[in-house]
Amino acid sequence: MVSEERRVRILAVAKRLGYRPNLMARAIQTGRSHIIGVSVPPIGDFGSRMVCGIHEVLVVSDHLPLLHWRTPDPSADPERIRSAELAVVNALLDYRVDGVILFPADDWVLDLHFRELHRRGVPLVTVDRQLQQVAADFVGTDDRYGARLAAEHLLALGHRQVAQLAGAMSYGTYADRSDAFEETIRSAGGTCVTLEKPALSELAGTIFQTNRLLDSRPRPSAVFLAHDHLASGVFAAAAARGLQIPRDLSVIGFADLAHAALLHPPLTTVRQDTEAIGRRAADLVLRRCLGQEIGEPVRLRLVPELIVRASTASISQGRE
Amino acid sequence: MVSEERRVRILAVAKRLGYRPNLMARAIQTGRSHIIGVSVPPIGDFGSRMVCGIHEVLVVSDHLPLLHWRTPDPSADPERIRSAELAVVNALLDYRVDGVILFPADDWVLDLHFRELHRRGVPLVTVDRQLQQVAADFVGTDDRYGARLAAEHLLALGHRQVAQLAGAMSYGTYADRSDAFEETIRSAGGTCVTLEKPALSELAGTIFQTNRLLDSRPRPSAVFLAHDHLASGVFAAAAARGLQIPRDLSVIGFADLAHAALLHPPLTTVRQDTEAIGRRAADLVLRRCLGQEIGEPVRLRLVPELIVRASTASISQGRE
DNA sequence: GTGAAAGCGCTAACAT
DNA sequence: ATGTTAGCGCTTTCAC
Repeated sequence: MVSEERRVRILAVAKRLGYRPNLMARAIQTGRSHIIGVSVPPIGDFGSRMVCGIHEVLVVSDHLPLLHWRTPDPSADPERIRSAELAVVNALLDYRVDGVILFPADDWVLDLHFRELHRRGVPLVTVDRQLQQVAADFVGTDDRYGARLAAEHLLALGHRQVAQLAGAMSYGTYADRSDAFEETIRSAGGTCVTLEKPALSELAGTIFQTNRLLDSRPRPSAVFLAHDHLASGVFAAAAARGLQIPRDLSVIGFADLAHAALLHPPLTTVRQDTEAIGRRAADLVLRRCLGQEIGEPVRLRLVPELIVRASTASISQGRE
Repeated sequence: MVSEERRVRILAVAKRLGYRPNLMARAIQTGRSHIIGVSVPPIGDFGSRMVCGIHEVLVVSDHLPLLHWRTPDPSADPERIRSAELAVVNALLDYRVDGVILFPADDWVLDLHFRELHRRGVPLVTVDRQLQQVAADFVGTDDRYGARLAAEHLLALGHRQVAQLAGAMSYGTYADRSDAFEETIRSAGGTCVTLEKPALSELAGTIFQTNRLLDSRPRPSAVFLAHDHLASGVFAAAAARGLQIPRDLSVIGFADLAHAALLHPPLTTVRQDTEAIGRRAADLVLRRCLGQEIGEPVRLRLVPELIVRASTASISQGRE
């Protein structure tokens, strides 16, 4: 140990000279950059809050997020998208990040895709999408539980003939929601017609599918949406044929985006705590960096919460 | 020059071995980390889009944003907040970022606050808030022009007795909006009563001030909001006294947040292109890094755009 | 054109 | 307890 007096004096001089350690130089030596690569586009409610959660945890642990995400590629060729994603991860690696938090483009990348990460011993945590074939940690939402919440809410209101507008089944997230919802409805003796929404967030597509849903006989008294985003389209389609929400049709979403509460009527939905997902992901990646949390990939699914608003109502009111 | 054949062979071997240059090591040598420190919280519509714009430009120029913002401090002591901000900038500096993009906490920091940046020759670009006493580049919105746009819109609709709910005048942004709005109204022969909103985004405070505005005689037929955020409160206050928008009161905002279009009625507002602000800021900081763009601090104010929706209407309809 | 050597700012492993 | 040295992975300079 150095003597206390010396220590103080040195520190004083250092400050007077305006000395600041060069973390790059330190990183090169210690092999720890204290930088975490974050490939989560801070777009919309979802990504923003995730990034905030990540930042919050990293900062208190003396780390910083280096942001880099795939620039959206209209050519929906999955192979191109994947290789773009790989390029992003590798770029992050070039900066010698200690770990990577990734919101993957899809669920079906192969493990060897991330060979470079493994070779370097850099931990990978994916958020929201769980990679099937990759040995990586994962933090997301308990989609099955959330869908069950939605189904039970509808059942409790007396709905038996229901429908759902599902997301692309190629994403585990949407498959889980759809599956668990249908199962819950069925096992309570209800019927559920499921339609898949081709590409998310296309208003026209949503309206088209909603119309098909509303044409099925008997007409469903409630509809579960794979994502809040779809609500505007569903509301529009319902309004177009003079159906009132929730009197003629109950609608329940998933996510609880900021705009859900602003819709007319405000949307009942299943709330994901996105910020918490970010926090847990950061936590995990940090723990892996410290060499704790060894062994099998961790799969964390945070419990969502039912937020009842005005877009769902008891079936007894009026019709049927 | 190396011979072409050798070059190709070397590169091939490098790839086979999975060689990736260590950018940290390179940075330490060249003095360029190719990292830009970004202190813009990606929160809400505003920060998110700004960060996206920044990212977009940085990436194509082979740079990456290192994110680090001040964690919001409820103790509104300006001195504490400033020193927290300084700490953030210094932390960024420790990573040897090539430049800094900052969304400042307030407009009144002194130049010596950023001494460390100057000493190191690290360029600073502030967004949205222009630091009065600091020799830094700035990219923001032409607030005066935007406010004039709003005023002229109202005037064109026939409004002469108008009001505004202004933001805290300690921010240049809000002072400019308020001032230019009032001036435009006045010089057209109208009258304008101005009330300052104590702390932004407090619903109760907004409602209270709106009530005061609506109590003034003659009652204003239109109100200009320093920020879209205030709209919910104003709408609520108007509804509470049975006033219909826009029939009894026209409302115009500033920003064009995503929720503006979702309000009932949809909010007429002045749109800032936040993403473009981010892009220009990144552009500027990059140029400074290259040593171009020498000399006086650049002050860029992007031209906003009037978005007419349903919350404003001609005064001729009905009253007065 | 190519190889060797110095050095960037630091840490870690040694001596003293 | 303190001082010295080697070396992290790169770029730059200067011989060859």
